[in-house]
Amino acid sequence: MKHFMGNRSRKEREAEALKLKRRAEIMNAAIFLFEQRGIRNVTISHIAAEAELAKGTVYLYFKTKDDLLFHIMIDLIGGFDVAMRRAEAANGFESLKRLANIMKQDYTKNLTGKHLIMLFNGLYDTAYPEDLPSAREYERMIAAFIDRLTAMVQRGIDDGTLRPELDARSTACTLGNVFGVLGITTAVRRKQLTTHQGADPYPGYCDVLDAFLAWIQRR
Amino acid sequence: MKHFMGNRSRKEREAEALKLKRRAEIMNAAIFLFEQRGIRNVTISHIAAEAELAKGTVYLYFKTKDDLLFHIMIDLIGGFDVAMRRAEAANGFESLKRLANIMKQDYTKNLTGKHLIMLFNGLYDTAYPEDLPSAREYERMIAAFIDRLTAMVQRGIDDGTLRPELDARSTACTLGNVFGVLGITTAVRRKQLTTHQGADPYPGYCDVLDAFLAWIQRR
DNA sequence: CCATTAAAATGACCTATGGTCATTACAATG
DNA sequence: CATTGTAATGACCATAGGTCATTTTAATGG
Repeated sequence: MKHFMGNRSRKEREAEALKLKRRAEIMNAAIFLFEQRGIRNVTISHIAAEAELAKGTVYLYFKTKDDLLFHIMIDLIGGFDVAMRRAEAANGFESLKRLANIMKQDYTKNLTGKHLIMLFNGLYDTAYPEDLPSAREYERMIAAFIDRLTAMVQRGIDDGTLRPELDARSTACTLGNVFGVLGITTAVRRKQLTTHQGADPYPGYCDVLDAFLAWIQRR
Repeated sequence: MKHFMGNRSRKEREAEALKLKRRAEIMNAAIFLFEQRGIRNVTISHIAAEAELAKGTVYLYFKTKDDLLFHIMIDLIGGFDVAMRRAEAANGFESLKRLANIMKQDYTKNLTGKHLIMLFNGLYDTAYPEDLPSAREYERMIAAFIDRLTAMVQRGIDDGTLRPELDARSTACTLGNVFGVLGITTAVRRKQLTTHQGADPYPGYCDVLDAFLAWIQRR
């Protein structure tokens, strides 16, 4: 087995595993509290208490509160990549359609945690903090997501299932916005408002997706 | 003149006018700084200094920093109402189309201040603060905006310019999302990214609007 | 011109929270 | 059992939101 684990000793490996476990515990505590009370109302001390650690310990694993947030976001964005791989189909348009369906399911079922992206986004008005590696990493992942989407759209243009005059990149950006921002806000609103009202006053997310897909499909 | 001003004396009126002027000065100072440095990085002391007042004075005019934010937002949302009145046209679909055009212009030209709505939105994850009248007022205005949009859609359904099977309210909500959230994020992204890159990597907002309008139009 | 008074403005002060770091607890090893 | 390196701690600091007793200002009346 040893050779699979690189050239580190058992002790080193166990130590590393424990570290990762602590990290995960802190992140889970944070997610739990953020969803329960809202990011603004959760302090590092709360998170530490929830994870049964001292405040200082949290700072051993995350540089700052922002750093913790960004790492949570990075994990969530990772789910987008998985979705894109699952969506690959016979042609460009079909792939996009499948991706849209996966996203829909994600937003309605597995909302837990995902809507944080939106909220989080709002915390950074003009720019993400400089000198924070996790922030750079997050930006890279967003860019990579858009790149993959662009490739998917380009494929559709090339294979004739999407309108030929489309600009692949701008179309992908729009799709990304619809998936990310609009989808999440809709889901959040729905979650908020259906709790203290009978109806579902903020549906409509799916409509936009359908509309946009129909719009870019070759006629 | 006196009878136009209600039954208050000249002194009372002047005092009131001065108060409103101070309020406006504080709000303008805040908007200026928020856009320059981002909401998170601006303190009440900064705002007070910018308005050439002491910190405590700001709190004479606004309960809390949140209160100040909400009042700024209320003013901005007010612009939506004006747009809707200007948009009224021969039929439902044409009204929506005109509204869309007005919004587009607003976002590209008069972006200053407007993109704060989005950022602001993100600050409040689960719910707006309780016991803050301006927060309630803001919610009311959002609801009123959606109501007006709903009426506009309903009109289109009734006069046969929109698809009859549409649900007026959910369609209006979607439009509201596209106008508000998606439009602003797109504009912000564009503003951010075009500064340090040649191209416009985040266009596409107009596409979504066009797509959705085409989608709901009666064929 | 000064005394009075009501309102506006002030900034020292309080509290809470993000973040630091010297110290302690712990677990493995020889 | 002593040593040692690492994880964990919580007292401590700096800063920002928010309060309030005090001061400043300006209008009024004698």
